Amino acid sequence: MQQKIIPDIVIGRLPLYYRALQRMSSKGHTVTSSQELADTLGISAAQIRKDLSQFGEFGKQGTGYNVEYLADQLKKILKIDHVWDMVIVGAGDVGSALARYQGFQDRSLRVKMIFDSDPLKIGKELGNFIVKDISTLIDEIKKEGIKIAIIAVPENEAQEVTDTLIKAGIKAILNYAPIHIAVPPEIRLQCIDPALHLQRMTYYL
Amino acid sequence: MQQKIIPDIVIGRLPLYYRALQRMSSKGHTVTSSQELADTLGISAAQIRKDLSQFGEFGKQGTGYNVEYLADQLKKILKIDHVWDMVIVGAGDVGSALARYQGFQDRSLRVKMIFDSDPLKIGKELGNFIVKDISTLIDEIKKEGIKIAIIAVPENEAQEVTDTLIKAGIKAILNYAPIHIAVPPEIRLQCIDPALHLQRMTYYL
DNA sequence: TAGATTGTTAATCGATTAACAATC
DNA sequence: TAGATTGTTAATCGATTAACAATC
Repeated sequence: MQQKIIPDIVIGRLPLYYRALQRMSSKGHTVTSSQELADTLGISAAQIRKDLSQFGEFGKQGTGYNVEYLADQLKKILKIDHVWDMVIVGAGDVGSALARYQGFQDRSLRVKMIFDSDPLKIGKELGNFIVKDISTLIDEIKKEGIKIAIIAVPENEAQEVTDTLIKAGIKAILNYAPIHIAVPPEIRLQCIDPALHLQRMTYYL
Repeated sequence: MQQKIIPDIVIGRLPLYYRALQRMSSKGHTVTSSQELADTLGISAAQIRKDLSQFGEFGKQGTGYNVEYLADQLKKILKIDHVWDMVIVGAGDVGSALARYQGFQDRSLRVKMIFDSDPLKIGKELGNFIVKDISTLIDEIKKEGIKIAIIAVPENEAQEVTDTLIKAGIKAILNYAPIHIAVPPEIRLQCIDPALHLQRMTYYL
């Protein structure tokens, strides 16, 4: 049985929908519509309905969507109906901010360990963690079976760290180093580089 | 004279090209080709040539592109041939990490001031800055004529801060609060939400 | 010159939107 | 029932790719 391939651009919008639904839920809203979601997200209602319809029928004509139900379905689709443990590599400013970040709670994500190569940082307390020696990275990740990593090391170390993470069994990487890193096709990769976002806007100023 | 409208998706790739060229330049490479750029960026060579051709002819047949020259042209196109001052709003972990971030140097971006509303934070040192009172935000931004802001406040304050920034004359916003904020169409907006990127990858795990 | 690579066109591919029957 | 809103189809729109003449 051939599974339908969903465009990645659709997958990329689902977390956006989920975030909006979580917010509606926390405000006590019980039902919504593609139009209301469209208004709060700046996406067209038709697109939202089309995206959702790739996965099933979650709404009722005339009524719209039940917020809790749709959020629950999206959780299952995105596989965030359970918590994912993550490791952070790099305990500099960015890694430290991420280790203490409150925004992963309630979103099925949890930092489990943080690593650095700097002897001055190893063993130090950081948020609820003790910074671990990067030389133990492969063993620790394998032991816990962790699949997601966040890279927050200087750009000249990013590729080497990436290769090590993949050896350890990491399947998804969020890269904060401002450099393009190469990964095999089966590894998921997302990048965050604030300067890139900012330079995209200066064009219009 | 009607100026050609360049698709935003093309503008979004230019900083990527610029980043790669800066890196080549720092490694001492003097010439490159659309194919080499394609290989280092994971974008097709045809697309890179097409994107660049929207703005002029920067290469030579048979030879490729002069790294310095192309980087220079991109700087002008993106308007990053001069440094842009920015303000950060929110001196929590994220704002602090951004205030100390070294990655803005050499990329024509500079943090100029950081604001918070918490009396415990106002007046404190943070990197090279003294955290300013958010109530002075409009005056300070207007005085300096700053156009770019980074929002790093809790999600329940993000929209209010946004509205204030726009009143102060801010034209481009990078939002770290995990919420969709509304802005008028003439204001540029980019958002960074690590959980969104991570939830986009769990689908595939 | 021969080989390489650009800039550009036309073809392809994919994503978005508009519209509406179905139905709650 | 009447009004509202879904799920889906077909049409439109836009982006990517392949290919090649031009030319360094």
